[in-house]
Amino acid sequence: MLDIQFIRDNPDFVTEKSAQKGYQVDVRQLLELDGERKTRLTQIEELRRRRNEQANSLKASRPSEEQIANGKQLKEELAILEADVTSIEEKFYPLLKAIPNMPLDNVPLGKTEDENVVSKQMGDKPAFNFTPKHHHELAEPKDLIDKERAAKIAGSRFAYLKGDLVLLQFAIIQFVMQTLGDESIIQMLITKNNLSVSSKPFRPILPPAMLRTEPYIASARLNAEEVTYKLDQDDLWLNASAEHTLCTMYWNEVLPEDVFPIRYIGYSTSFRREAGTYGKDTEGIFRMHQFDKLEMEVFSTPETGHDEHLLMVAIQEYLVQQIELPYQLLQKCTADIGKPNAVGVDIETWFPAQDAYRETHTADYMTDYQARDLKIRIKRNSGETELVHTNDATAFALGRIMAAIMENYQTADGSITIPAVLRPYMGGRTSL
RNA sequence: GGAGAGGUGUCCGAGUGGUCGAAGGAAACGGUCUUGAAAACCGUCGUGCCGGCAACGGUACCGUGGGUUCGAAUCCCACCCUCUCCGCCA
Repeated sequence: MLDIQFIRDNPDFVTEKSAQKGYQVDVRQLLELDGERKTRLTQIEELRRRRNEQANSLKASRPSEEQIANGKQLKEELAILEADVTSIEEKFYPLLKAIPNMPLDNVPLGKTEDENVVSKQMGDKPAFNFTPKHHHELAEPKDLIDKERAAKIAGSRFAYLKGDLVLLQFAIIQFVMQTLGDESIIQMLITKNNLSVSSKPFRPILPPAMLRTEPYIASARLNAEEVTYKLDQDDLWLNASAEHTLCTMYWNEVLPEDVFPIRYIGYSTSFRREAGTYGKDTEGIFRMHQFDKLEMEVFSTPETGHDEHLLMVAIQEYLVQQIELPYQLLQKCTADIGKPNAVGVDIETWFPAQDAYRETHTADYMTDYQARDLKIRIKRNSGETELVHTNDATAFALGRIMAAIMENYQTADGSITIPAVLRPYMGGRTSL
């Protein structure tokens, strides 16, 4: 959530920036409730002071009848005021939490995702002297994907991935772990992009795939039950991305300054109900209820947070370039970046059969918005504590990137060339 | 699933209902000593909120939420979590 003090100091700014993101927030009412709450709390603290004063003066001696009566009186007055505060807070906190993070100044203004700005296009689209097939058409004759049997067992938007496609997935995982674990590559990207951040490599991590309601809400990443799977029996949700169990990892912790930046490359299966997407992307493995994803998560000091974001975008581009897929970089507009985001950047990869760039990557920079509710703080060497900044970014969503590889690397005979960087992880083979 | 133990500050750990924001230790930070470092010694050392330019003052926080009491880390109730043993199972 946003800092209430910041909202008090900049009510118009908060209203305006929220509106830019499509959030109509009632800052006036929030501040009114804030004022009432503060007034009551001041009164409560005064009564408590008097209560404590009497209790401390008594020490081990017996209280007099008068003191007991006085204490009871204070208790009654307190009860009334405390009930007031409770009912105020029932309205206050939902309003506060409804306020999104403020977009940074360089985020393009926009009312819908159509106003996202393409800032860069890279790579040559493959030229085919035949009509390129969709990835599911390529996978079918090779028996790489079986959705019919999966539907029988689990329903629509599930698949059995088979054979070479499985080997390809593991090759990509190996390639990413190798790349992000290589300090010289991180350093090269830092130098190339003129960033002021550590060259510390990313540490591989396998997080839990489920999490409890309380940390999930605190992460500001829990979407409604329509889109996230809930296991009622156990107060657990299935994560919709590894980032959900990674960003919550240091929940309620204070960490020494020296450990930053904390960089993870996580691998997890992700689950999404995909409500409201009926009929969209029904073919192949582009949009599934279950897919595997490699996700970067970084906790940093505030002063390096934005450069960490830029580093992650650079890494994303580097990975896609290494696989040699054409892509474009999208600066997401105010309406399209997530609620906790200060900035959001997407990579859209070229899908020749769809004749379109489609989203394969996202990079999110949350400043301290996520950390405030998660209570993840830095203990500075000077002794001060402050909130960390969080970043997350896709390394590869495996289903989608394999779909992109299949379509871009297809040949006239229906075989699929394996991208050069992945061949060492596939026994040197050159095609599927 | 059955039985038991426990959740206290950055960490470990003590805590008879009143003098407890909380002993003691470690870590960290500052200093003395030293050619330098270590050791030793001295000092500082939780977080949020409210007020204040500040010094500081007030208040809350001992898993969470209720309750008892003039007064709760300490007593009662419910819940959550962790650990150990047994059972089951990768």
